[in-house]
Amino acid sequence: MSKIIQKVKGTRDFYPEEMAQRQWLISKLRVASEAFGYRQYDGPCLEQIELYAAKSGEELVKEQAFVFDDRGGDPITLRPELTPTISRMVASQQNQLTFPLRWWSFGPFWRYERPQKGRTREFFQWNIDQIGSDSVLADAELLAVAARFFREVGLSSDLVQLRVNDRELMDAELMNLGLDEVQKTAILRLIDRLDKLPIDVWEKMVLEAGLTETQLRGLQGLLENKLLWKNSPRLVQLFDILEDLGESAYVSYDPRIIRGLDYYTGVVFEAHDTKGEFRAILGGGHYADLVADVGGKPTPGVGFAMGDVVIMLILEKYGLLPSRDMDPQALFMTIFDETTQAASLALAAELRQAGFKVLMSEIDRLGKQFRYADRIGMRRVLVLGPSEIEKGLVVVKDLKSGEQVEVERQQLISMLSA
RNA sequence: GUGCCUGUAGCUCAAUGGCAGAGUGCUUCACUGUGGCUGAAGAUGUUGUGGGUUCGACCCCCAUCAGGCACCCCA
Repeated sequence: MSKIIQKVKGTRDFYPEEMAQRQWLISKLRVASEAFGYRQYDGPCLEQIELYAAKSGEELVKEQAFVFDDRGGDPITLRPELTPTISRMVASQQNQLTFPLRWWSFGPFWRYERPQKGRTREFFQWNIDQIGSDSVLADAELLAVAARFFREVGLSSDLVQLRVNDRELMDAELMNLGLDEVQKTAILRLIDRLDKLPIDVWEKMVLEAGLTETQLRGLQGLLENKLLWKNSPRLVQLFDILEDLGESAYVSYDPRIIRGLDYYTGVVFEAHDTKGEFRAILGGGHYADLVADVGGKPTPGVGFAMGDVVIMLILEKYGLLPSRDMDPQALFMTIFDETTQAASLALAAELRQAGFKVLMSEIDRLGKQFRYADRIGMRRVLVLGPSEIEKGLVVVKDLKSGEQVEVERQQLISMLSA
């Protein structure tokens, strides 16, 4: 055999077992999204680089996007995120759409990064947004969607938490400390990096940003103040609403959530595993204007994105992924020998007609056929040999329990359906 | 893009410059109408790839590819 060509760095193969898990994940986030009335949409995976022009100074596009020329020489980008796409979609039909929009999406994205655990170059992402609403109800709703998703996959609030903050609150608090605009920007960035740096290094960098010792102490006080949210009317309302929605267990306040320096303006949030073992599961927040970069009427909204990689690692760690076995309802139809093949084929066809999934075997020793059925994770095996045909019976064996019963051919379908 | 660690059978890993191994999985048989358990036998490698040092390299050196960790950034 010739050498197997490697897959592209940072990509993954999805064998049937993994594909089944991906479909399962999609089914769960679909349930969470649709429970709140969100509708699925998608855009192209290929976009013109101009779509990202407004952000072209940012690292995401400049350093991390896959860009190549098409045959006509025009630069094409593999989408690294969905926001510019949805912005275009909203802006170009702004007068026909009824706001607020509740939209969700799941699809592939590409970023040219160094792969490591929880981060690949090709990944899938759940995006969900409520667009055209500036209400704190909308912010709370998105958090409730995320909480519903976690409950749906079996992650309790002991294992994952949605950590929330308010950019306006932080802005005001930093202003109170006497920071100017430049300092505020630098400090917001440093708050984001607090966990990554040794404390003495971090303090040094804060002072280098121009803060006094007093301001540093004040800043540290802010970051340890778990009750700081009480200074934000919006957060007070938010937590009230989440209480009413029955989701407050999943949500907590964290003054250290900043979410970089992107377009978020109000409430921001991230979900993490409570042990802090993994990267952020999802991140999002409130933005003042989705379509600012592409023209159109200012459109606020709130949304979040969740990658498939980290959530699957966490679900795997806690044993919450579904069984990789075949569908337990599927049937394995053995063929005893040449003389009974026709009867087995006919029975299989009849069962498929009745809605069952039926796999057929090759003619071989029954032991081999059972062994194969067992290896591929089949639960139920049917035997239709000469003696069964003679008596009008079918043998049904449950491979998990080892129990085996003889069933009247006429009763087979009702017995299997039970 | 920066720094560091790792790469040996399908999988998990041994072998510290001197004959490439184990467990598990796989194939066959015991078992010609029944998988799992047990027992026996068997197959499997350009030691990621390409160079170099050496009488001799899985082992040391260089490059390269891939994975992982910390940055950067972020899902």
